[in-house]
Amino acid sequence: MERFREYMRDRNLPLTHQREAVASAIFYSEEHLSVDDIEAALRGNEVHVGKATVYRTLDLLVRAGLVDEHDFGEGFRRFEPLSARTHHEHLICTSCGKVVEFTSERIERMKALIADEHGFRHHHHRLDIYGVCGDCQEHAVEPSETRRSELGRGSR
Amino acid sequence: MERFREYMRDRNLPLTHQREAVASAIFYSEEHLSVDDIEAALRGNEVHVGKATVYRTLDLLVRAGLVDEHDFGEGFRRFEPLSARTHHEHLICTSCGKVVEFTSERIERMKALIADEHGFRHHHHRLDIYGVCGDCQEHAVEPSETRRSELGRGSR
DNA sequence: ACCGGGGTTGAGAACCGGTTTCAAGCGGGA
DNA sequence: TCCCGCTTGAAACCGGTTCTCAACCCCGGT
Repeated sequence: MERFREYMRDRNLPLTHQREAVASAIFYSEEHLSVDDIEAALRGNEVHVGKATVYRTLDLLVRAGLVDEHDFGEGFRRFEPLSARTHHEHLICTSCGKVVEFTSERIERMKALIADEHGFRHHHHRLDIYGVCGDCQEHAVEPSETRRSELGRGSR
Repeated sequence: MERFREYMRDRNLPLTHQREAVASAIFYSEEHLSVDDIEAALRGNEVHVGKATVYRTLDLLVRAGLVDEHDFGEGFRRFEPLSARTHHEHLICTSCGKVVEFTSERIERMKALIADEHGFRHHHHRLDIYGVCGDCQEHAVEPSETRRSELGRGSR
């Protein structure tokens, strides 16, 4: 949050109430928030924030490198604070939608190596593993196909 | 292509001209095609194929396991034939959009291991590495920022 | 404090992949 | 060849995201 204020100050960008509201909504959450989630969290707040501004501020935060943007194939994006935490990957349950985060030093090293091999200057990457979590494997009736059409298609 | 006919025959699904046209457009391409690309490739063909049918046939092909679906964050999907080729990962140039494919046995093993560790029954995964390719690093004027907004946004 | 102007905001409209609808048209077994 | 059920196409629809533009606010200069 302080890093956000600093970023804005550095480039002489106005620090409006709306921007602070959106930024704090994200920074004080550990979840992967959708735009709907953010709007809901802001509702009832004394500062009203329009949808357009939420999107614009998210853009700003992503460009600032303070927020990370994800697409879990639900048809809309999710955002999470990048704070001081290191980069991590996602394990997504195709049955219940649960998202588990993990990190792997070996993967970090490997992706750098691979980028190098192909002459790429590495920038960022995304590794998402889809499967069925332990809970769903128990009380499940072969959900993989069913859920796939909900997740994959669905779209806009 | 023959695998497609076989698949349709096996489950008594009508093999229409439209379906053959869409399938061959994909199977005879080495690219990652967007729906626009496919429609363009089909234009001028004697068999006219509507947009809805292109989507429906793609769905069919994906479910059949003959075509793979990708989202490179451009705001729309791309498709590629899965033929007999093994699963592979993507290296995407954020400057010119070029996509390089690669495979890594180590990554395959690692993702299975990681899914196991978290009690997930592994299904599929996606690893995309974003960076700047060799060509773009030469005649480049720090394109990362510019291109990001072109690639990343677009969406819906 | 006050001013002024350039960046920001909000409501709604526009946009755009993608999906659904439904009447008309085919495929292919009998 | 007949017929039924699945498929097709055009257009309407959907929902997330972006654009528009007049009103508004942040903030440096005074």
